[in-house]
This record gives sequence, C-alpha cells and structure tokens, in this order.
Amino acid sequence: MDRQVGRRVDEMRDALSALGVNVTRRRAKTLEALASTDRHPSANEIHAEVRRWYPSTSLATIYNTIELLKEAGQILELEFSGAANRYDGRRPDPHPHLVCLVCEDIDDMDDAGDNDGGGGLERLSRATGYKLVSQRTDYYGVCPACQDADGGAGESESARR
Amino acid sequence: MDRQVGRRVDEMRDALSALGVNVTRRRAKTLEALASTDRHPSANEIHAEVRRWYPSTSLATIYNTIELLKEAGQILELEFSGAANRYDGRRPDPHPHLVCLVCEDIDDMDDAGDNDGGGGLERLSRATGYKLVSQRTDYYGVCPACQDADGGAGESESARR
DNA sequence: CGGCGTTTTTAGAATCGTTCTAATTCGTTA
DNA sequence: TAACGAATTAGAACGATTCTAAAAACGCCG
Repeated sequence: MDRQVGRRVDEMRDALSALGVNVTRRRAKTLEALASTDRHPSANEIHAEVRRWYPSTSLATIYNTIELLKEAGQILELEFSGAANRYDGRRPDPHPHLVCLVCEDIDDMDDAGDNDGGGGLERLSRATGYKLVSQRTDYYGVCPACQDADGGAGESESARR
Repeated sequence: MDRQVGRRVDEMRDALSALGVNVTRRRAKTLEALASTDRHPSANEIHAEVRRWYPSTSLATIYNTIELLKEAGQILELEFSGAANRYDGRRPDPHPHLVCLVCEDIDDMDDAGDNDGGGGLERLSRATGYKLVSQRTDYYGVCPACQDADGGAGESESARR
C-alpha cells in the first residue's frame, strides 16, 4: 500500500471514527479497496476485493460501509439506473467524469481548477433560489481503447446504457 | 394543447415516423404528455396520464415509446438509481438541471448560452481522447418551496437520495 | 368486405441492484 | 465468564426496468 493510498485510508478512517463507528477489519479493507484504485468500482467489485481477505463478507456490509462513508462525506457516488452505481473514494468532492458507453470504464477528467467546487455552488444558489449542496457532471462517449478495438475482430462484450 | 406544445409534438411525431414506426394513439398521447409539462415526469407519471385516455395502456408501452424516442434523439433521460428515471421531452439536448433532494422536483436551469451543447464536446473529445457524444450536469439541493416549508409544521414526506 | 402478414400492445414474469430484516457473531468491559 | 452493544450475515423484500409469449389492432390487397 503506497504512501498516497495510506494517507487517504487514514483520512477515511478518521472520518468514520469521528462518526462514532468502529473501523473494523472489513471496513478497513473496504477503505483500502476504494483508495487504491481509480477505476471507480461498483459495490460488487469492492465486495470481491474485500472477500479475498475475508471470504465470508456479505454484500450488505459493503453497502453499509459505503453508507457510512457517504454520511462522512468521504465518498462520491455516481448513480446509474441501468447498471451498478460506481464509487470514487479518492476524490469525494464532486468532479467531472468521462464514462465509456462501450466498456463502462470511468475516468476522472482533469479539470482546470476545481469545476465549481466551492464558489460556484454559492453563486448558483443565489441565482436559482435553490440551496445547492452538490453537483454532478459526466461526459459520455467512447474511450480511446474501445475506439481502437472498434472495427477489429475482437470487439468486447458488455455494456448498454 | 397550445401552440408550442403542438409544434413540439409534431417534431417528435415526425422523428418517430422517420424511424419507420407508426405513431399510434397511445404513442401520440405519450408525446403530448411529455411535451406539455416541464416537470420531468417519470415513466409512471406518463403512464398515469396516458391511462386517463386509454385506460388499458400498459407500462411496457410507455417504456417502449420512450425507447423509440431515445433512438430518435427526441428525449432526454435523467437516470437515478434509487428512484425512477425522469424524462425531458421538451428539450432533448443535454442541459443542466436543478434537482430538489426533498420533494424530488426537477427544474431546468436556464444556462447562459448552451452549456457545452455543441463545440464543447468536440473540444473535450480532442482534449481527452474520448469520442464524446453526450453530457450531463445536475445540481442538487433544496428548492425554494421546500426551504419555506422547512421548520414549519407541514413538512413533506418523500425523498431520500 | 375478408383475409393475411406485420406491428403494437398487453399482462405478467424475470432481472438486477439495492435495502431491509431477523438472527448470529464479535468485541469490550465488567 | 456474563452481558451488552455494535457489526455482520444470509436471505427475503423491494422497485424500476426489461423481457416474453400471446392477443389485439392495423394496413394492404384482392
């Protein structure tokens, strides 16, 4: 577990402790699974990872931990209706994503500055009358890898939406 | 059915015809239900509306029509995982929305210019390597009405997310 | 009008991600 | 070790959406 990941896990751990819940071994592994990838895993994928260490872990425990992380503001949930939700445990603040419609990979989009992170919501709250607390921006398309695979023999399966 | 609505229904109707499908009476009512509100109805709500005229209409027919409209590029689908998807039949091009976390109302956000409508996707495609085709921007918060109701006796039910 | 192939519609089953429930296990503290 | 609260489990329940097979409606041609 590299330095970056360790630091992020500690942040999450502290935030959970502040909530008054125990950071059990399963929960710690869940944090680690979240902090150590930029693939924006689904609950199932996190489950699979945690199971490698604690095989009896139930999916409900993963959802439970995700819920706690949401309460602690330590995870970003990307909702989809036709497919599983995806999670970003590295950058819990709203930021734009690139979603591949073919392979369903999700990339963070490097945004110049923080795409509305702070001041924007305040300003828009005044402008709209809403009391805004969060934001979501996604871009949908075909990722470079799937563009390359395209037309070739070995097209990938998966994906609709 | 006022002028605006009629025109929009005709657009949708033409787009469906161009697809080679018949615009049956149920489908026409579905178009009308979509064109005549800015409330971003769910499939269920559209169903309820169409049923007022054709009581035997099944929910599957609504989804079927929505699917055709998607193929025709004539409807904007807002996906949610913990709640029903919502539809915008008035402005099928991507544009930002304001989502109330309390009452689940959705408002169009008037954006100065078209929030990335055309050139933006092209530019971002070049910048990211993705072949981008669509985009989504939502803002989450509490709408003015729910702010007013807040603290008073008559708080509304509903809503999580 | 009558028949015929195609399209649309229907009711209900199936699917799948997520949430709930009740029972069990775990960890601590006494 | 006993007892308590927190965490976890397996499986049921839920809800939105999709699928399926059968029935109905439609369009067209004679």
